[in-house]
Amino acid sequence: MLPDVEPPTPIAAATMPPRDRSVERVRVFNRFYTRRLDLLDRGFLASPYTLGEVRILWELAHREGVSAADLSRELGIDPGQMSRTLGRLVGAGLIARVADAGDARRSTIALTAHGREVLAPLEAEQRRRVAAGLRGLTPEAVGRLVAAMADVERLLEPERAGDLMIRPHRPGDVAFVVARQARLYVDDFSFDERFEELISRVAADFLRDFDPRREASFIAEVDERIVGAVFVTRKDDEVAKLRLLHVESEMRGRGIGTRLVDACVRFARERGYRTLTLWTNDVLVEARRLYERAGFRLVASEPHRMFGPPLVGETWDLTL
Amino acid sequence: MLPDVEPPTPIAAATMPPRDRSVERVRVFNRFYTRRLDLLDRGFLASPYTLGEVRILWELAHREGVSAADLSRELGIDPGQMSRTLGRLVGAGLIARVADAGDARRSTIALTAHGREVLAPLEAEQRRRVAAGLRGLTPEAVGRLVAAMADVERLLEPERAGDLMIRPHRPGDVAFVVARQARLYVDDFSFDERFEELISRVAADFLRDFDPRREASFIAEVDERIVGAVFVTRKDDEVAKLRLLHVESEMRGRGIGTRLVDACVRFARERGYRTLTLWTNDVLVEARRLYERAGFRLVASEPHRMFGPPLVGETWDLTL
DNA sequence: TCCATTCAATTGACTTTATCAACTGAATGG
DNA sequence: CCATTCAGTTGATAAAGTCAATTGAATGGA
Repeated sequence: MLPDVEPPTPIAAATMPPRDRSVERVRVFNRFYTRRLDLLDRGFLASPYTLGEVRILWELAHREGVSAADLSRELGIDPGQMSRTLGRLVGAGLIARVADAGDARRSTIALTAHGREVLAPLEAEQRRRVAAGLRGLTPEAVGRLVAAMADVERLLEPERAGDLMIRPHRPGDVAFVVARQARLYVDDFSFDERFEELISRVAADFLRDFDPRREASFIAEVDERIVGAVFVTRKDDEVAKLRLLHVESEMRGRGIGTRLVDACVRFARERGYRTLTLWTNDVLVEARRLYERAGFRLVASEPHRMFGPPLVGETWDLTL
Repeated sequence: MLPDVEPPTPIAAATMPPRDRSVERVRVFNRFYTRRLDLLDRGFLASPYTLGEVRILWELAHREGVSAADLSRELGIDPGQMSRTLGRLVGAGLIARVADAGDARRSTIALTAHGREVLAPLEAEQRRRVAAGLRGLTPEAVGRLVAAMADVERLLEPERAGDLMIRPHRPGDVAFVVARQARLYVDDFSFDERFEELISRVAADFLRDFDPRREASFIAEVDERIVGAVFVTRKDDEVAKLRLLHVESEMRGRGIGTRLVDACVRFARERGYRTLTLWTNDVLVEARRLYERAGFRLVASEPHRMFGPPLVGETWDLTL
């Protein structure tokens, strides 16, 4: 009998609309990462505990006051399954159930000292395996990997983002911020290369003339990833200029812009400036709202086509 | 009985050495992505086929000449397990075994037409789920997500990278390249902000003065991610200058640099220049090798400290 | 040419996981 | 106060995971 078989279909990425192509790329990544995770998880094979058990132990090691229902919800495990697995773990003396004070149905699960002892070497082995996977990479590449992973996390679940840090710029940061701004305004507002040129030059001048006593940079960082920035430059003894404010789109609406603008205002006031001024464009509505709320007043506006599409340039001032 | 329980340990990221901190960040990402993949895989719940079966079907749909052993190796499934699962799938008429011509032990597995029919709606459902996950993102954010995923893949497994494309720059690309160069030279060679300033200004001037008849940009792209670049600018009618060559570290040693330099040489020759010149520094040994192999000759060198650490600036010329 | 070795594929035995449904006893909210 | 919801358990059954053993076919030197 000659079996009735079919030839495989290649993924014809090039001919798809961009959205579909992205979906396909994400699926490729998912399969790729499924296998990597699979390899890592096999690290637990050496131990007498199963992956499911270890996942529960890990969860308990890093959280407090967890119930069986919490675990099954969060690890995506069937409650019945969970009940049996927990039973086994209790039997082995790795975990203990504590009756909930307020709710007689619930009981809180926690690791015992023995459970912690069992988990420690498993975690160490996991860490060794992850570290081995990073072995071939330069520190720079490891940094990029971590940054790329942080991007994936933040883009898929903005609420997972860690705490915001605001710090001065370090070498390389200014160029990074310029690149992000260029990308943002090109993609969202179709600004052309004249905008890219302008901010590249602003950056070069800032780097050349930077005077830390009279000027400042504020880089907003989340999980070691730059998510926004702003600069204050000296125009003259009386007037400081706020420049290059931006916040990554997925991090907007969490007060980062406000904190950056506030930092500028505080700095300008502290250093004895009388006015803080800035130039922006009407299409940047979110930024305008920030300025307005910080007390800036629109003092001039003129239509222009400096960057391709018709815009209205606006000067905003804040008297300090 | 008062159970002997232990309080959880927070991940004290801040106090760790950077390498360990990176390992910890990777582990956090792994757990995060494990859950996401888990959610996606539940998409197959509606069908009468199990995840293992679908994974096999998917693999068969996109590859040719696969044996049972190949599948169990690549999907990380026990050969015994695989044998039984394949048996079930053959029984259901989704796949067929074809005896291998050369090796009587082996048999090649392939999808039947029916198998393809069964898989199609499952794949469509998967795509719908992935697309739903991207729904909340702007196109710009989707682009960043895909780019970040491509970074993760390329950094972890450079050999997975797709085909190289070389194209002219588009708005935003020059600023991006400047940012990558600044980061690279700051991290690897401790260049200071004067380097960042210099290349920002070079970029601004390039964008302002760009003359497509006499000048060119070559952006190397893999999987829609910029992995290298180089520019050719006009110095005078006789002399063209090669500028800002760089290749991302994880993509080196695959001929990308050579192809970029070749593109420059070809362009300069085509446009009637007599000489192609460039300025670089002794520490950039990989780049120097590229220039040498392309026929450039070192014509001048002078020590300097323009960017912080002591360097030897070098001028290389190629007579066209 | 032969034979120990390796390899593809299967089978057996057994444990654990996955999934669905049913059930108990305890909160909860009109 | 009572229908409803919820935490947790138990039962049944199919599938997955794991380890060991087996068959028959290649393979690579001695």
